[in-house]
Amino acid sequence: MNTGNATTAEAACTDALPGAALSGPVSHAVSRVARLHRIAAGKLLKGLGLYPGQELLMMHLWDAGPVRQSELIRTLDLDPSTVTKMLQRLEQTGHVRRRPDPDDRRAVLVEATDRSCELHTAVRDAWGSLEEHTLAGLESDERTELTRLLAKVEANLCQETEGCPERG
Amino acid sequence: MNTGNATTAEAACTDALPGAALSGPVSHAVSRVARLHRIAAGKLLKGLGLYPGQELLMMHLWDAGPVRQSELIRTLDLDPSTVTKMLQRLEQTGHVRRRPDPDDRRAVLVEATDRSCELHTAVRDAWGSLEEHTLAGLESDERTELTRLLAKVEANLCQETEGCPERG
DNA sequence: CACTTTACCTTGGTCGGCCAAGTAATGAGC
DNA sequence: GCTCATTACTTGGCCGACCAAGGTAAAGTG
Repeated sequence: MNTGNATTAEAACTDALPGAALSGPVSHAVSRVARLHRIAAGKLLKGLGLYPGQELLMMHLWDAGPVRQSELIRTLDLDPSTVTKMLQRLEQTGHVRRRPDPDDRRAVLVEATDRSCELHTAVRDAWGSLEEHTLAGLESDERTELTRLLAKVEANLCQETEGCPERG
Repeated sequence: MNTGNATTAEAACTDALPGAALSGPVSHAVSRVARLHRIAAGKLLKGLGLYPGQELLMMHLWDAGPVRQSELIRTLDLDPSTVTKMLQRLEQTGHVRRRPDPDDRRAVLVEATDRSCELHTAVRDAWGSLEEHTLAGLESDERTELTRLLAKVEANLCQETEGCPERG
């Protein structure tokens, strides 16, 4: 549509703003912010030898110690196959060790390697710096409000999506 | 959890909340919300034969008519290779047509096929419904505030990331 | 006009992420 | 004990998204 001719008033209007931003401004913003945020995380993690997404897994491992893969899946709320593949890569890069659970021969126990633990504080710092970068210029009450609103949105999207952890 | 020993006070603390949520609550929320949002979009788009991400490209095509691939790249603010591959798939599924730009033999002109235009309103509706689902239970002023805060965050992340379109 | 730089796009590889389908072990009901 | 459903994880396939590197054509420069 609008195949070149700008006879309609709409044309001039939709010129500046993509149509998606009109149908769903927040949806549009969410995807853009998420992408930029991921890129920013990637840059910070690059020097640490991690890819965005992996740091969340590792952080849980550092905090919780050896856990079953199923718990990782529940906590990170990811598809089982996603976690499997992430762990295969993390194992190959030496960040993670896996061994069979003696109590349940189906299950796999996962733990962070000693070597990876050296990254612990660096990753935490990276996330802190990312958070600061993300929220730069926002007042304290704005940050609180944003957190609150995002939580509400998350709850909305959890609805019916089913499969997200119920948290008190 | 906590490898058995719960000698530190922290241990009890980090039990309920993942460490990532503590180092960066908003960062954590952003990635979670984005993922859930994408899944929700995927479900709505599935019946339309589109994958999440493709709808943004198509919406721009429907609004703007035939455009150069480079303009799509700029507008969507994606990596060129990403757009190339998306277009190859969209072409194969018959949503898009590509032809060389007569004015510039390097460039490629992209346009939505007639068949795809039938999806136009359906996609728009899907996005509207997604937006409503996302923002359910939020008052009008809360929505405004969320939009404003997300825009601020986006601007922050654009900073230094460089490569995002400068919009007035 | 030749030469260099820049712009446009493609290819190949890697990751996170999903779904669908499959294997294997546990647990519940009979 | 035997069947059957559930749980735990893996494999393969696909998509969005990135980067790095390459090829071709246009524009800038001498």
